[in-house]
Amino acid sequence: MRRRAVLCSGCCAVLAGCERPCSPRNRLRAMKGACSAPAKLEGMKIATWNINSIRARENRVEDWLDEHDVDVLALQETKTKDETFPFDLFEFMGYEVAHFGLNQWNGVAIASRVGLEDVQRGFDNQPHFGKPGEPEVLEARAIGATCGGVRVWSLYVPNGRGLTDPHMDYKLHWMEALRQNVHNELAANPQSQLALVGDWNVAPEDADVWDIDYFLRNEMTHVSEPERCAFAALLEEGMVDVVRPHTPGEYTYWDYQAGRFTKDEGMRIDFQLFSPALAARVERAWIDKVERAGEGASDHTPVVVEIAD
DNA sequence: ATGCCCTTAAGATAAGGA
Repeated sequence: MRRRAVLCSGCCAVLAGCERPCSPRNRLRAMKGACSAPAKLEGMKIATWNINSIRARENRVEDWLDEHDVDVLALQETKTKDETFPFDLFEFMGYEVAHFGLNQWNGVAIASRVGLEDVQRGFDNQPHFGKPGEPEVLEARAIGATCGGVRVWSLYVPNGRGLTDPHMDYKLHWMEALRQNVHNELAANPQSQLALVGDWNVAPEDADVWDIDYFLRNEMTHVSEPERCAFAALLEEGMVDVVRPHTPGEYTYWDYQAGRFTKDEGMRIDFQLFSPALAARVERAWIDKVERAGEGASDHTPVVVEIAD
């Protein structure tokens, strides 16, 4: 893969030959002479973030992109239709962006400054869902695009709602259909550069929730055997959780209620699953707990992976 | 006792989240 010059925040306006656009805030920093770091060479940085409404958090997204300089950002729960998605925010910051949103529920997006090709809304044979008596629809829970040679999917796995709720059947079928896609892809192309990232709504291990007894006692979702089996089936196909080894014991979500964040009573439910060939390129991964502490934060926090060329 | 919070559409409450 070609190597790409990556400049630190603020360089773009003052260094000749920089092809990377950057935000007005960075230009201001550069004008003030705040930036003196030299250009360097790196690979690619992929982030996933359940934003819990993009319109309510446009400023947080802008600040976060400004600070963390990711190449690809997958968003879930944008909670808006395409007509009201803030495309200009991303384009202003130098990202191409594709969004799939139908209404105030769900909604997924991929922003990229390393190319955004072959956008697909929904995966092949993605199960539909509808309330009883209403037609079933393809919900806005998956969008795929090829970014810098990586096939990225931003995924928002159905919640399940309750262990015996029809939504749980939907969740399990949804994950099984996804697994079938992975199976087909890896069988056809073992060297596939595939990244399935997003909010999986499953806590695969007991340690991925603050109190497993609390979850079991209250017959809560996310920790049940069927959900864990559906998640494990992705790993059995060869997909690799590339974040866990770098962030043992960390959470990605804290409920707004009951002071969960203050007490660090969270859950690990946001994951980046990479195909074997892509997983081999991972150099670093981290969970940005600082973002969750900010005023007006999403209840989920960004999960970032850095890969080598 | 997930009652406790947050976002949406709508224009008061209800749905959804996990």
